[in-house]
Amino acid sequence: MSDISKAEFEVLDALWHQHPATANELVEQLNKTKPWHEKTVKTLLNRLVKKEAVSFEKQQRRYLYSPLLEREAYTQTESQSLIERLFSGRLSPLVAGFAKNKHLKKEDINELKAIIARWEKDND
Amino acid sequence: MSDISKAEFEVLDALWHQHPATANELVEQLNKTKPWHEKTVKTLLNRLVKKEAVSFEKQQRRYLYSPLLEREAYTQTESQSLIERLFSGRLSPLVAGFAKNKHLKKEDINELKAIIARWEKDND
DNA sequence: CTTTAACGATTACGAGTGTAATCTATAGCT
DNA sequence: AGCTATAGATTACACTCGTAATCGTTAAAG
Repeated sequence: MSDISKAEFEVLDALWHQHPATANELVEQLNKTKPWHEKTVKTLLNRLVKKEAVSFEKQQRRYLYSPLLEREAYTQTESQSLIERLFSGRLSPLVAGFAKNKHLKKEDINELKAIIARWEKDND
Repeated sequence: MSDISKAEFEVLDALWHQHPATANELVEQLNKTKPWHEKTVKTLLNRLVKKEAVSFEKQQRRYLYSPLLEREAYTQTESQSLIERLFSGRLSPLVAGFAKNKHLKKEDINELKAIIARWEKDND
């Protein structure tokens, strides 16, 4: 259950890209795109630890942080719950919305076809 | 910009299903699935009005509420922003996640095929 | 060894949220 | 006309979140 806030997610995302990592490495990484104060990032890390989404290991005085929650598990639950709330659990209305608003490119279509092909090979 | 909270969304959703509606009609509707106190629903309605997601019209002493925000616009922005955050804006990883976790049924596949077919007729 | 700089821990604080209770005005009953 | 039930408005209150500043401790520097 994702009680991971938006800001916390960004930190977690940085960790998914690079781990284990020290707080400062993460700050540096995050500061490439977000103007977050070091203290802010550390607060978020702490909250993630309390929420058991991140673990740490003492390295002398520094901590080395690692994600406990897997990215794929997280994205899966999040997408699932959005689709549940907005489309009663059906995937196609979401895709249809994208198609309608011109957010689908040929590349996306090809990828969807590939997913379908694979699904048909595996199942059925 | 969806500063519509989760609870507020439920009320809005009830309004999308039935509008215009009085507060009490909405309470009754919502109470079929959620144990929300009348006062709670009214608070949420008020907040939605302040956020300009819902309008109302005085009918003697009662108000008749209506959605200002369209469901499709809302779902579109929400899905878009989730896909932005989680998958850098690409749709297919989300679909792939569903396929992987067995959340895709033959029906979904057929609907996706239909969407693709339509897209190909329209574009390209 | 003592001072300092840099960790993580603790505390801060206003805005938003979930969940209502109380206040105020009035439509309707008597 | 006066009282009461009820609608919306206002207020409440604890918790989360974004965004840090301060505190206490210890490794490093002098």
